[in-house]
Amino acid sequence: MHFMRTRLQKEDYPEPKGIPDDPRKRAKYLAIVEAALAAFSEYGYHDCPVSKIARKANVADGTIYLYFSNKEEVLISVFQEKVNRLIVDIERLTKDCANAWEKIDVLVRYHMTALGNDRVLANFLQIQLRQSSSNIRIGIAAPLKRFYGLIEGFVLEGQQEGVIDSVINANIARKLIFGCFDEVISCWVLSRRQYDVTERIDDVIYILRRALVV
Amino acid sequence: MHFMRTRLQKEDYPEPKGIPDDPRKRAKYLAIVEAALAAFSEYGYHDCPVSKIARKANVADGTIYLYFSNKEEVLISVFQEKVNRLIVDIERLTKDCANAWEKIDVLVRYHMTALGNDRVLANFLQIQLRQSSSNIRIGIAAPLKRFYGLIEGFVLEGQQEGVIDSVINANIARKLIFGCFDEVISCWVLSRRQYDVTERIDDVIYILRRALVV
DNA sequence: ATAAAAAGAATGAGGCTTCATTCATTTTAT
DNA sequence: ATAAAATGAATGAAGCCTCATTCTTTTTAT
Repeated sequence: MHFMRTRLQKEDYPEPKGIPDDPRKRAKYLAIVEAALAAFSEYGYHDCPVSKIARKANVADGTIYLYFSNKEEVLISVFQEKVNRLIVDIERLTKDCANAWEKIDVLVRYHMTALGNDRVLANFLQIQLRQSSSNIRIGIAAPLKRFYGLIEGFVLEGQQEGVIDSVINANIARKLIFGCFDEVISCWVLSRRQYDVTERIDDVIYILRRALVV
Repeated sequence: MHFMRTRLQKEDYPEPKGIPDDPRKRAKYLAIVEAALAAFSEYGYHDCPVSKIARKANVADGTIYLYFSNKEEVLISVFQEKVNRLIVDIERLTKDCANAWEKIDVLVRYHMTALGNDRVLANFLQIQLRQSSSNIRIGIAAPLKRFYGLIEGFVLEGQQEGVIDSVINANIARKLIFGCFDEVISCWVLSRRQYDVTERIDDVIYILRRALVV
């Protein structure tokens, strides 16, 4: 066997290389991740040759393959780095909220602000990431589930506290919340008009509060 | 010069071929559209060679290019056919609703039922279509805007009637509604578990009603 | 009505290009 | 001096699209 330009078979799918321990290597790993974020965001996953990532990272094409087993793994790693960061931040920020609705409020505000102030990240997460083959979907499933779980957990908490209507299906509530800010951000990223999404945050919060809070 | 395998330049981007008038041709055009829907849905846009579409349509590869200028145009045409159909149906069904909330109710139920009973269509609209290059996004913009406009129009109507809270930003309401059922359907299509999304419709309606109705 | 001619539609092999990945060689660090 | 890391030119699989040719339908002429 030689090339695997074709869809990789499940059996011979290479092990992820993972994040290096050595801090020297870790720095280069992160440089490639950042370069890939920018390159994917600029060209789109399918129209972004690995050489463009290498160039942005000031690295040779082959070097990419010392840190990642293939292009898909680069995309997956970018997602993992960025979403894990979001989750950690949100968990920290919601630690000392008075109630679960406030946690949802903080989550929505933080998420929309983070993406609203970073078009490149927003474009990557909202648009490029979704150009995914099934391998990629499998790779991003775990962190995405954690993010979903965070939201749904807040809803359940709110229902136990009596802050959120308990007739509501918590899973549907999660999808409403996520679907709503996701749609708002996607439209913003795709829009030609240059406006500030963060100015829409209060409107989003208002409508979500109506939907959820008792 | 000979071939233009390269990305097409804006200047020489070919005119869309459009829907043929001759009913004989129209039948073949539609056959290709249906085959493409199935093929894109099965393989994913980027992993679906034109030859697979041709095979499903019982047509030679070259024949595709008598009806469409390129692969992107095939995808765009599938979207146009399907969304226009949805819009027409919804407009008809909402003609004699008592009020605007009822129209939204009908829209959500009809949309979720249509996709919930057609995994192939759902997979195409929710997943494959989003693997789009910017050319494709431009191609699908018009029908998508009409669909968005339909929803937003109902919201505005409801606010004038006093059925829907007028403090709400109608554009955000549109994004809430669309984002919510979109997320519900996407999760269903991507889920390994085989469940019936149409059973979630009442939950979606309940939460949307809370969000919108006075 | 029948045959010949013209027009039009369909075919599908293969040219040509792109780009993910490899690996022989060079550079760097210890 | 040796090993580890990095390089980037070379590879070759994949697939979009073209076009010379064949098949089908329509028109025209007798």
